[in-house]
Amino acid sequence: MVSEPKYIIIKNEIKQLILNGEYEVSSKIPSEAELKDKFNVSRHTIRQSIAELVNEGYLKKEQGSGTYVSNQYRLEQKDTSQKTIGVITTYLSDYIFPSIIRGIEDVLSKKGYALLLSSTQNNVENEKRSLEMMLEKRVDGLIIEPTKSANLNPNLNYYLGIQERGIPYVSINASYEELEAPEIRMDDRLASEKLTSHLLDLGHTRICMVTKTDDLQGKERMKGFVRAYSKINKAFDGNLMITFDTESIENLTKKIDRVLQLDNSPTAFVCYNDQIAVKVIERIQAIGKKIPQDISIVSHDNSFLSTATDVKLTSINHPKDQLGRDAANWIIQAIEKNSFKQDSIIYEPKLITRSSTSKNTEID
Amino acid sequence: MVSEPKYIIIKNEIKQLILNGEYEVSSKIPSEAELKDKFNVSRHTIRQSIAELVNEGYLKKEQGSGTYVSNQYRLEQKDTSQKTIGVITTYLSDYIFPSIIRGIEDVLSKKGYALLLSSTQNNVENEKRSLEMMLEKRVDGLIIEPTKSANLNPNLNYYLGIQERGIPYVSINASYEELEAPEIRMDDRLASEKLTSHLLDLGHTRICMVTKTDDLQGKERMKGFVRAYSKINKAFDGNLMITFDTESIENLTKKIDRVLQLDNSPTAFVCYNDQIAVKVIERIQAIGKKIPQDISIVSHDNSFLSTATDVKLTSINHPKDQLGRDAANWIIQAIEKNSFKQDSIIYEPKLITRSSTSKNTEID
DNA sequence: CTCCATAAGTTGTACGTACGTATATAGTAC
DNA sequence: GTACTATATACGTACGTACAACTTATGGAG
Repeated sequence: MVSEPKYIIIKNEIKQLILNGEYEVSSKIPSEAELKDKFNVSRHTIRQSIAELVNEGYLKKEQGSGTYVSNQYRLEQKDTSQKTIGVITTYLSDYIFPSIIRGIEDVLSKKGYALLLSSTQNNVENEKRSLEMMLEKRVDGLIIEPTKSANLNPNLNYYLGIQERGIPYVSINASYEELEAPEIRMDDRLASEKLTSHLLDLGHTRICMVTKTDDLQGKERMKGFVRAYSKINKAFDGNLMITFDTESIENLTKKIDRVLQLDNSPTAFVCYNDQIAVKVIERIQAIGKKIPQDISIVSHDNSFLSTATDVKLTSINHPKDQLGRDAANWIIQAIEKNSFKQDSIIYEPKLITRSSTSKNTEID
Repeated sequence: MVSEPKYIIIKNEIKQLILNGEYEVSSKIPSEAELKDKFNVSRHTIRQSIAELVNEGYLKKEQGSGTYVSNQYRLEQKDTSQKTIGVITTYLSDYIFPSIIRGIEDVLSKKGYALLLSSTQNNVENEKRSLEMMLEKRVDGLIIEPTKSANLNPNLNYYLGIQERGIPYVSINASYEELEAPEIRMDDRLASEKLTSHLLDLGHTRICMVTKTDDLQGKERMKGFVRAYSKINKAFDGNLMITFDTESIENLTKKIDRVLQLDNSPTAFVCYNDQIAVKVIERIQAIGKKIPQDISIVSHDNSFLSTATDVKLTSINHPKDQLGRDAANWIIQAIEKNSFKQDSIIYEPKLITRSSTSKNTEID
């Protein structure tokens, strides 16, 4: 029998030392130079031995520091090559989401990351499935737009599992209050406050708010509305608060119509977003009233819908594409610098004035 | 940023050659000596590169014989239940793409497949990166919207490599003529013929076609235009053919203006798609002409843009969401039934008549 | 035609040298 | 005591040489 090559003999000898505890877990083993002298071989041979042990998970090397006994037996072979980022949003094709996803994809692909995509249709069951899929695919980071962010989320344990595994993640547009996750979003409360104040400044007093109640954005936007009133020490009419959620959106038209037929119907609307605004515009025009002469209307997000119809909406900006880019860069930073506790990014809202608002002409 | 070490560069270069099929599965790659000369480095460096690829499972070495491309592409992940479908499109956020992607995602997630997404911006270099990424991530199927489908594609060898590995794939919207890949798309030629015939029926004779030349859809739509004329044995004016491509789209406005200022300016336009139609509408209105009284205009795709402006466009339907669903179901079928040679799906175009067309009022 | 020794080619082992880059530490200045 | 700097030390990259071990192709003997 031919004797085994030196580097195999040395490898086995070192392995023995590790296994019988001579080289303790997490401790530094002798340097390559020392081992070279000890075994009377070239450094190259030592490196060969150590390379195999590193590959098998017994050792870990740190440039400039030394070689250490690994504390985990081949825990997992970290796929060094291409990393994957998971992205979960409520919707994909609607509204501002394509721009957000595009921003994310653009940054990720330029940095050599793959993008695993999933949507929830704002349904927590789907969110669960998405999270399971992402975990199974072993994503290296997650960008999540929360589903039903205003409600208690039944998938919280999944998020905790993600944290436990050390997978960095960031919320966009909203976040779950129960988790202290970093978030990248618009300051929705201040945004709504600005919109409402704008209308109040124009002399409107009976302002109707139309907002969503099952996501945090809707709640925040409602809070902003309330705050604008309280800042000038006035109260708003509770009858002029229209709320809806993902499931009850079909009834929204009726609710709007009812408010428009009130004796003291509103002279202005603050809408949850441009999509809702378009709906409201349609109902206003259906009863023959004119915007902005009869009724003023404002909304959030400044999407393509803001200027798509004949009514050019006064709205609040939304970073969209930039938000996606920021989220992607955030998650890449978290992965590469291993820093999970990065800051949130909250965008400052800016009012974009168009022709959907005018002074209140009614006599008080 | 410091440049990467030689052995990493060489490693990646060899990996590419494997992924794009230049080094075929199970075939022998050049010897260390040959690679050494090819890359002009020492044999040691080559051995470093190859060692990593062997470790990652791309290569196998046999002493005395050579180094071979490993064929274990999908061996280890066979057990994992969750499969991944790669989707490569030219764009993500623009136009009809969000709907297509949504359709794909909806079907895939319901069937328990994961979706790996990438876009090319209609740039073949990006397409190459995307394909490499998909192969590295070991997707189980591919849905591809070809990039620059009218031109000879430099990434054909990647596609051949995909076929070799037995990964099913399907083209959407267009296809590469060099490959005999199944495709899911609109019958663009017939669509354009219908649009043009519609205008001819209305008495228009000087019709301007505005089309794209670097994708197959554009070429097909041009052919349909030509065929409509030839069916009634008439010739069209070559001066009224406006072409553009991804890179020259900035000059399009000028080209349109020039045609509009011709002595015998057109009385109707056939547009590549709604996006282009909106541009043409803007230029027509800029010179004070009215649609459809002065000039008629038709376009493809029936997107939200068809009805977004005050001009409601006569257009050709596009399945969008359904196309995405069909593509997803197609690829799932191919995987589960292991049948790669499924039929293509070609949608029949339907004319959707709105108010952007009227009879030619000019005297012949 | 078959068998087998040989040559040629390929990867494996092992040595050496030199310099680059990252980390830890001891010493210095403040 | 703190902050910075210089130095030593560790691993990383890259060049080179030589020969061993193994496989495959070749060509001649039978």
